[in-house]
Amino acid sequence: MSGMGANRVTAAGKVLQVLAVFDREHPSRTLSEIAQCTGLAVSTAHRVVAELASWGALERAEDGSWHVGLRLWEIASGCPRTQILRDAALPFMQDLYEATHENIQLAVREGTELVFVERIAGHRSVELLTMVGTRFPVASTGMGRVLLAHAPREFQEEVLAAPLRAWTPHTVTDPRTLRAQLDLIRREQVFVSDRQLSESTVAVAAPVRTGRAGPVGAALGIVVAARGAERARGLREPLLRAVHGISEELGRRARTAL
Amino acid sequence: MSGMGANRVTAAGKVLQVLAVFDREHPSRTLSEIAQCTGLAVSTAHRVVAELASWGALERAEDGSWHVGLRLWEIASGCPRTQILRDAALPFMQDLYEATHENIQLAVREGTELVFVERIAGHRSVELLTMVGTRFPVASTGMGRVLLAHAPREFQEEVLAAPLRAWTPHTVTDPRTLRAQLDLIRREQVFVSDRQLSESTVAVAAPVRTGRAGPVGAALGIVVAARGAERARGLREPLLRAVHGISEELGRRARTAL
DNA sequence: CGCACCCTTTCCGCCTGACGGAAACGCCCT
DNA sequence: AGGGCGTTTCCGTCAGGCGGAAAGGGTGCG
Repeated sequence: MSGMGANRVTAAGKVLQVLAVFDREHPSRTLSEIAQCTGLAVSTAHRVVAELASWGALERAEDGSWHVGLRLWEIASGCPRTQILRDAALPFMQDLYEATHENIQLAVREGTELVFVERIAGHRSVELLTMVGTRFPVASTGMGRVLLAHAPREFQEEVLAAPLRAWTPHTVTDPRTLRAQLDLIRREQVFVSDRQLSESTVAVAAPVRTGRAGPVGAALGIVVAARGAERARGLREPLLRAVHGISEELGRRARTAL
Repeated sequence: MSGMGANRVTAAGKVLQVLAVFDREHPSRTLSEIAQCTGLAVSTAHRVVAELASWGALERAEDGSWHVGLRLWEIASGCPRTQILRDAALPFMQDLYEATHENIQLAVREGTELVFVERIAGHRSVELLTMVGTRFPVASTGMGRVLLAHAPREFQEEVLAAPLRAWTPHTVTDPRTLRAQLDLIRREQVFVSDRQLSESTVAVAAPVRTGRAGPVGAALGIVVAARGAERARGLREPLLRAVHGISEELGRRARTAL
């Protein structure tokens, strides 16, 4: 029986299937887990894993389990989508952090999801469940809604049409309310999102324009403890200055790169 | 003739060959470049690239060239070697940055090379040629020498045996001098490296102990402008406090993870 | 305007090297 | 010792990858 016919998994596909089993919940896996998750035969999984390891794309822990290797991290860390953005944004994020000592987050949109690209946090910042490299539905977070508000219509409709998940009792799940929020975001630029993802946090978010054409390709956000929510108001101005700075910097780089 | 026989490139190998052509000097490549660099036939390269792209591991720019995709970045960003370290170190790096406003760098050793894992830099910090995700010979940088000093003998001998590259007129290339430096590092912990990689920078570096056994698995460094070199002295204490904090944090996490 | 060059994409027949079942190995726990 | 589980090795079969070649597309030059 083997692949059951219509599986359509090519050799390259197998490699990626194997790599894809490593995520934030499972940074480390055993061979049989990998075989199980991918549906590959153990012997096949074994060979693929061994090959990847010989390349440094996977590494083996003392206990025999596997995890993503430094070599793959190196290659992927050059990903322009994140690298260019990070580079331009970091100094501004630093300034913001220094002024606020809160979590400063940078994210991009990928389809109808949000991917966190960079985060600055210090000892005094609140603990967050969002980690760099993780995805969330755009509609679920303040930063995501900012991205959504500036995304092509088609995406907005797609997201508004789908049922929205309620993470907390305060999460906006009504499409009409959300649509109104998107309008508000387009008018005011900065958006304050109150306990949408977690009961204990409030986020302030603003759009970053990437490239000279000026499309909104990223969002910058500050996350504060919900009990200090009044802080959020005062963060609008500095946040706005930061996103302008980043957008300008990105524009300058794009121009000189031509 | 095709692969010339002794090529020994398996399917998984081809995928990695293709991915490996993307580095910091070439974040973006055309199909024919990829074929050229890997030695694959264009048609083969085309198929592999297309498959990778269908998975989101590669993405295509408007001009038709290819680059590493967000999906691959996501997977690789979970790499434990960097992720765990980053997580524990960032708050301390933030504090250091705030106290100094200089470049704060975090690196690990991979064989006889140094890989930069994280960096904090603000508007006021000096420009550096070292980027996150890039490699340097361990002997070339202050952070690298700290890692080398605490590495197994075999690596030290291997590095000392090889000819050392001089990046600036001040770069130490004499094995005897270097050996003396390694001794000094083991005694003093903090090491000041004077214009070894670039004429215009001085670095202060210290070892980070990863895991409970206490092996030195990373190094933390501060890079300042060479003209402000006297600053370096004053940075030893705060740097030392930071690496102690990070080491302790890593130890705590390793313990609770068991 | 058309030709020439280069890069990309598609097609296809040959044959290699990937596939997975099975058996051997090693480890831990009982 | 024995059983159970996860890993590693082996090997015969055959699907799917391979690359040469030709078509397609875009750009710049004569």
